[in-house]
Amino acid sequence: MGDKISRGLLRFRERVFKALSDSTRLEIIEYLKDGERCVCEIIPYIGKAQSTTSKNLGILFRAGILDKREDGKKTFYRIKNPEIFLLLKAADSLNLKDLASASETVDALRKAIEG
Amino acid sequence: MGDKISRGLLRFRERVFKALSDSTRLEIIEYLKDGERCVCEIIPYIGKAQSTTSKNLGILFRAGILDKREDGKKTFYRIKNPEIFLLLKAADSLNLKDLASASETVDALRKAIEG
DNA sequence: ATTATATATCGAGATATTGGAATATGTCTA
DNA sequence: TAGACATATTCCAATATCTCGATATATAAT
Repeated sequence: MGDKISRGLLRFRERVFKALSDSTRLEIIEYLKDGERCVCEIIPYIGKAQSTTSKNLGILFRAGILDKREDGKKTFYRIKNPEIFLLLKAADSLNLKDLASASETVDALRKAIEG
Repeated sequence: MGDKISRGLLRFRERVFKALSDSTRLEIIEYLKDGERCVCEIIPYIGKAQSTTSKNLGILFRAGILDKREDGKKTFYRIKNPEIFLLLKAADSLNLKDLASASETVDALRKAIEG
């Protein structure tokens, strides 16, 4: 207790969260849930300019979230580490807990009023 | 398979990750690990301007990551939901080179999140 | 009431990020 | 080799973000 967290870990976390803090990139990650896809599939799915999608793929790749494989003129991206989905789930659970505690509050109020 | 993830969930994730994608804010979260602290303690710990720290606290509060309590002229902030630490752990685990200990972390996370 | 203290908010400058058009690079095919 | 295709990179404008100093607001103390 009391020791400051290392600058390095802090910066690592920052890089990961920054890579995830864009809905276009989050959508790419969701799209790759079922396996690798070539850029030519990702572009129309995402519906933004080719350069935009390519750039976002590069950001996810450099953040260590995606892996890529080149085959001829195509490039296939895939989730590098499925733990990323646990991370997303953990984020979602922050939302669920909010709702849960909100409904607990509502229940408590109801009891207080009716009971 | 194939259904697009909802825009709302995407935006929720984006907001959470955006709030976490700054090392000053990540450091604040670490500092609050052991319990609530008043702003007057957080400011010197972080070592940035008072307005900067106040603004970052506001961002974490509005993102639903921190809670606050006012007592006289002091304001105390605390972690709203300890699940945030699972989220941080999940991020860290992306970094782990040792697959064995990584999968331990994954197991622990899975239990914590799903169980 | 006046002053000191604690925190939040406003405004500005520096920097970063986003997305798209244009261009570059690399690879296949005829 | 020329041309078509797939992807990455460069350049730029718009927007967002970070930090700070100054100011505002609220509470406590004298």
